[in-house]
Amino acid sequence: MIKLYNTLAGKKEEFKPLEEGKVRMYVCGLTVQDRPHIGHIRAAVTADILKRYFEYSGYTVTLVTNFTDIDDKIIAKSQETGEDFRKIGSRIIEEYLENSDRLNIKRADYYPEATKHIQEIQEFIVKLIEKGFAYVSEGNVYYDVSKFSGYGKLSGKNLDELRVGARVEPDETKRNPVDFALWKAAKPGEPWWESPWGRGRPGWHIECSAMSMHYLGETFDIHGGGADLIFPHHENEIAQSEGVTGKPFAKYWVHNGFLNLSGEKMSKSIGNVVLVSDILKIYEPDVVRLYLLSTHYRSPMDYYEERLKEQEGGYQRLKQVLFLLSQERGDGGESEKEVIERFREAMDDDFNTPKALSVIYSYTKDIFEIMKENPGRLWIISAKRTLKEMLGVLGLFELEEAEYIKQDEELIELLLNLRSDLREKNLFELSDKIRDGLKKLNIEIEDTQEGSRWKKV
RNA sequence: GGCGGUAUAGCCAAGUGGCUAAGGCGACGGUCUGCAAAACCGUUAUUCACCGGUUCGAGUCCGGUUGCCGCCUCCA
Repeated sequence: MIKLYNTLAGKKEEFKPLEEGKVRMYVCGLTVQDRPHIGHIRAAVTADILKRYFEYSGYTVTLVTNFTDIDDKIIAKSQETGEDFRKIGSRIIEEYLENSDRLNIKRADYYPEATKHIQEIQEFIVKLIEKGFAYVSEGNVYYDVSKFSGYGKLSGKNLDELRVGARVEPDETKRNPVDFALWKAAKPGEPWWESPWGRGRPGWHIECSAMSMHYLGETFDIHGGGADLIFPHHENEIAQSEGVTGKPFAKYWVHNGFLNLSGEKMSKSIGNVVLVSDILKIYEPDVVRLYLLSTHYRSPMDYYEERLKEQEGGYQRLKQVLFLLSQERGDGGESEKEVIERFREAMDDDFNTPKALSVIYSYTKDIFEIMKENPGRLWIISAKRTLKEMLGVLGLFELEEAEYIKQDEELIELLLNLRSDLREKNLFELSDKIRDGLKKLNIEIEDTQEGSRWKKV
């Protein structure tokens, strides 16, 4: 039984899918105005862990992660640099997906972009106007927040307080300062699309409502994203979607905590960002994953490079134990139920990855100990399977087996070179020892005029 | 000001009322070793921000205080 914290309920709840055996989830990706930083990837890894663990638990998961590729900031950036706004978007999307692949984040099933769903967005707005939730004002369309009685239920805010909040930008064309734009009229020089209300572009929140409904239906299981999206973004999405359908939008709302830098939220506007691309130049992807998973996804995290570096110790340890176990080739066997059980308990409890990692680490300790006593082949294969099963759910060390094979090959080359040197010095007793030793490992050496070759037999 | 979160060892971090407070990193001591690395063993929180309360029993529940963070404006 998986429990997850639902922001809407303010507590952990048992996960019950809307449709047996299936999980439909939508996670807000990024607004593609700037290169992805480590905070963005924390959200992506969080979504990835949910997807992987649900799949491991037998669910079929449909994951949608959007890219908002048109908004004020992107336009501003485009006007500033002269680069076409579409180009900015596609460049950043490319970098994001490349980072994401390197970190072994499973691809979402869909990565919809706002500008490719203008049709759906407009249809959505039309419905909101028809139902009286939205009004047109000088080429803009606004959502009339006062018409939606549930407004504030996600973020725990109430309208009166929001109205008092002076920080909401007053706009003469709005009826009420808290109303938000569904469609924005284009100013001269801005990108636009034709619409029933004149040339313009979608507002910020509408694309997520339109696209999530398009790909996942009117009601789906999980909606997620960073904690800063709770208000106003997700609150507004609820108002839009439930306004149109009259049905609950998402059943569970999952928000990941922030990654702060020097005690402050990592943010483009403050300028204190650490790019994923820069981190990956220095650290192994698995080290970065271990780092992100070492804190529960809802807890805030402070970024310090030393803490990332710290993870290298654990990384080496895990690598070492896998290497030790890889002496027995082959997979299969049974995994150790009791260990897996503890792992699942941790993950069932709102995806508690730090706890899950502690199960892995203490199991690693057991393996080292038992390996000293020459356990049988079956035990080793079972241990390997158990360990890889758990690591796989966390998306760790999935590429290692192939690497070890490569490492073995390099090792054999090293021995052959050593043997050649010995033969040149006529130290045949030692060189034969190498040949006999390798033969026992089913590796045969053939000496040819061009040098030594080897093959597995 | 309102809302939400958080406070556990040198650092990171579990702990969702009950045996001696997980796990990792680091540090120190030891075993092993030609040297080194790895591995292994041991040590490293009488105490969980503070003050009260509930309870046979609280890090865990309740009330209060303080610190830190986030949201309330674009933001993963």
